[in-house]
Amino acid sequence: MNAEGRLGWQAVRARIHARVLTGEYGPGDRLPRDEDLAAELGCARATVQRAMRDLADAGLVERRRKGGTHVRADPVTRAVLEIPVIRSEVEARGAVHGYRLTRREVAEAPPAVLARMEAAEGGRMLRVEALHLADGRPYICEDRWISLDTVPEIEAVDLGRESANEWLVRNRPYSRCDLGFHAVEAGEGEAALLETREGAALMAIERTTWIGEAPITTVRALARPGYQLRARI
Amino acid sequence: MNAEGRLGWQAVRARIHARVLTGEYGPGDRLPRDEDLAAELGCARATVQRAMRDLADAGLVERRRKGGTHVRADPVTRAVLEIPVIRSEVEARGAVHGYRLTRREVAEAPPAVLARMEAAEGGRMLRVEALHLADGRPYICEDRWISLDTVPEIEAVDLGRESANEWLVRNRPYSRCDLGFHAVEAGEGEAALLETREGAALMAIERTTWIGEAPITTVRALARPGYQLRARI
DNA sequence: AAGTGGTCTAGACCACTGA
DNA sequence: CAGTGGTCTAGACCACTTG
Repeated sequence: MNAEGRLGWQAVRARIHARVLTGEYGPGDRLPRDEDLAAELGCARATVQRAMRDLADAGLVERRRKGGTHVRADPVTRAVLEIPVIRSEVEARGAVHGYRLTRREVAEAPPAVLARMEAAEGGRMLRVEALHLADGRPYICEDRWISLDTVPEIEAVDLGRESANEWLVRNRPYSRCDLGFHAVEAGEGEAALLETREGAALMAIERTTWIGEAPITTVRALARPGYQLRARI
Repeated sequence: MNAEGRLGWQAVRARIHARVLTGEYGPGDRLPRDEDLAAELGCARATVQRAMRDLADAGLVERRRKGGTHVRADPVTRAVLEIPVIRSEVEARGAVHGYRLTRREVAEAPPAVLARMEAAEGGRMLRVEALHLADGRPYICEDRWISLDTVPEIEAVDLGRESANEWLVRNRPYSRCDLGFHAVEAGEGEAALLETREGAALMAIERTTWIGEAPITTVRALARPGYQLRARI
């Protein structure tokens, strides 16, 4: 609350949350209407609304018009994952970021890449492989395909100086992004690039972006052993 | 917008977003005050505020009192990961969920576990190992430590019937949760449990929860090969 | 058809923080 | 200390969805 006894939306959220925690409302139970809660707690309905939206975002309750607000029977953990540009990630660790372009060619995309882009037919694509370094040691290597139909300008960019990652983020915002994370074993080439041994377990991060329906880029990044994604709630 | 030309907050968000995309406001630039935007767009300030909060949540802009709203110089991708209870995850794939308790003992927590819990000294802990199955095949195995100081009741629960995962979610809500994801190679025991070969790359998910300052549980789950985490924006 | 959440408004005051 | 975002209110209307 603020000054005296007036409840802010966070306080309201805490009250409602507490009622769920103590079992006053159990999984599946219906909570009172916003208006009733507002009257009971002595605040405006909009304040209850704000609190409820937060709880719904967090996955604790479900809200439906006319249906009312119910405690989720099946709780989920919702975590916000922040995926920065690699340069920032490296620098945030206090390391010096390095970057090496290891391949650049205009090529035909294989079916797997087209599938990731949800594209039926592949136009011209730019394929880029690059290695990111932290304090001179391999950090992440990426294998990227960029649609030259969607982003023709990139053919003229010097990707040896600025990574495709950063150029795209700065110049080609996306409207949709698909992310996938899984574990893979390092192949021969990847092991060499990352200076690890073949068969080492690596975190693979796949990201595909679109602007409208048009695919921009799809990238498969492999992080050095020991790499962790973290989130906190 | 709704009926005629009145803008809802999503429309306002789209307008502002578009201005950033077209470069009208570049990285680091300051946007007009909410009030000015409201006047310009013909809506209430609260509507602009709603739109702006969304853009800030998405990582596109940064807002500070008195400082104003600025386009983030260093864009991040923010993805919401949903981590359901394993049973739900399996059932959502249309498979039958199975569960086997493979170990249960009261033990002393090793330093690594205490560190994850941010606990200086370890009280009594319950250690539980379990295997989750999807259609009878190994899906995820977990190695869990539960603080009996924080959750004494669990010593009386039959964890052969209900997984600790579910019991805790249902009975012991947390106030804080740390998540970590990384890739590891399967050890001998893990390979046997998951019916894969030693050295296979597995996704490891670590989760630790607290209620207030008191640690509840920490778990390290290993998913079978091929497991993917997905998110979409 | 009616109930409930979602959104909008106009105005007010508060809280933070940069100049 | 003044400017800007954050929140609260009271009331209105809308949109969805369930009985």
